[in-house]
Amino acid sequence: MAAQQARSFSARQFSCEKCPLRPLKVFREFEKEELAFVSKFKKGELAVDKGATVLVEGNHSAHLYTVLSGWGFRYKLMSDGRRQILNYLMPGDLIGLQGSLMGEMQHSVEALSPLLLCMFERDQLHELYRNYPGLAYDITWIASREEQMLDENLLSVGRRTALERAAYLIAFIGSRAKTVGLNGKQAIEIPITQQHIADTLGLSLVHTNKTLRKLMDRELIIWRDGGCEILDVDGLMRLARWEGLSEVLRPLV
Amino acid sequence: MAAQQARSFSARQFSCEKCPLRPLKVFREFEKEELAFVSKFKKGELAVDKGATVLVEGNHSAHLYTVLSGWGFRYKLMSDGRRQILNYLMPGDLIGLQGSLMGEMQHSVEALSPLLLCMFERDQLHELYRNYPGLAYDITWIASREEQMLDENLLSVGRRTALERAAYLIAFIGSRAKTVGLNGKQAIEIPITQQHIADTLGLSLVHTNKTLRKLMDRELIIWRDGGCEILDVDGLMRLARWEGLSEVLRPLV
DNA sequence: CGACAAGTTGACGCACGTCAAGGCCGGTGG
DNA sequence: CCACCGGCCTTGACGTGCGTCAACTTGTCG
Repeated sequence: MAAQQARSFSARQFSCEKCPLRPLKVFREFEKEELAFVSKFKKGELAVDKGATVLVEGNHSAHLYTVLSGWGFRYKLMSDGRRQILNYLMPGDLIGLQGSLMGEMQHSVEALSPLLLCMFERDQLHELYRNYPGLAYDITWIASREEQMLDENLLSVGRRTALERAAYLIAFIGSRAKTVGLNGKQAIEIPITQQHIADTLGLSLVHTNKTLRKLMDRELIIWRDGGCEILDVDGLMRLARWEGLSEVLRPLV
Repeated sequence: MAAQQARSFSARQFSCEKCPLRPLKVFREFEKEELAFVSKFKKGELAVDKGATVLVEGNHSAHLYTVLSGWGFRYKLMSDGRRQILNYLMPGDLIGLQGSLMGEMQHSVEALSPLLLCMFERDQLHELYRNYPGLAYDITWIASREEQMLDENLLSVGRRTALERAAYLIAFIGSRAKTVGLNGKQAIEIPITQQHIADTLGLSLVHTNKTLRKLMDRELIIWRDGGCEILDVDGLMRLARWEGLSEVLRPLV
């Protein structure tokens, strides 16, 4: 429970025009004006330590963030401590939209690795909607994509067996990571503990461990020093009966 | 598996200005201009029979709908027939936003009762974003609310026991129904079968039945002729450790 | 050196799933 | 009119997937 709040704020080091993410081919091109506005919209960067909490359920956040680099996750807690991880966050993902729109966060966000965030001010969201309909559309698009991922996660937790669930989750994270170029040197390594997986799948830690072992025995993944490496994405997808991500151009705000 | 496609299209019978939903106090007031645009945006009404399929996973839908009256649900199927119900739809809810934004529907929608829908054309969504930022904001808001509901459902399926899950689900549906004035004569009756509940909770039909019996024995609900009536919402919420819906003004498109 | 976080493994129990049978009811056709 | 059927709910018996408990390992950091 070392829920540190370690953060550090800094002025921008990455200008939006030279955003390291934007060249990725998953992201759609922006108009010059849009880019200029986003650049103005951006108020700075926030560096968050691994394991630190970015946003807390119940709080009102004045900010909206985009992940510039690193991994994180969204989760909810029950009063007796049960935790459900809702989704993972990686570069290009938006954080805190719910809070910005509806006032109060209904989930928390924690960093899985050192996390670098672009910070935006909630108040300017209205200006964005007023003057940049294309960006507004993009934000809705992003919200809709999150919903789509949640749908699939819900299907998984509700209807897949433990083995299928684990296979799905790892294939899912791996696929997402790949689209944003997170493959270290060929293979993708996911900075996650088995406890995280358990809390995502709705399983106990022990049973998660035994399930992952089966995946390892089948040579679909290997687990090593606090992370997971995928050996055979297609095998995982077949096992989980999962079709994969739809490959479409995404907006990046 | 009588997945009929029974629908009937008709010109509008309800003008947006006299929308029976809008007077409800959960919905925020609209500007005159917004209302005028929505009215122009609306292309007619669609009546769907109970049990009929409104939208099918994998299809490209040219339309966007708002529920005017009746109940429905969103769900996903796996290739071997396992079904996961994702959420329920009631008056004021938007249908088909994912399809309109991202091209392809990733879930299906079915009517639980006779359903009356307002129909909008996807192509005009861009115009809406260009000229009515307030409405655009509202649509994002609605998408965000859906995400919030999914978060809670995921927590439920992942981390609550069968009894808690059932209690949560019924309290959740009942609360939502109440905010849109769906209480028949005092009590709320939910037009749903136990199979639906099972497919929502990620449980088997048999175990769902036994779980509901426990709720009945505790006098929290009663089950009758193809529906569920809530006796004690607070009791259900306490049992599920659920805080309830946040009570905020919603937009209605 | 101890302390702690993360992973591993076996033993055992329970909350679920599965199978099977039957009841109730409305609809349909003889 | 009854006979039959299919949808929905109900209940018991039994099996199993997963949870819980507990002990041990390994690596890391002080």
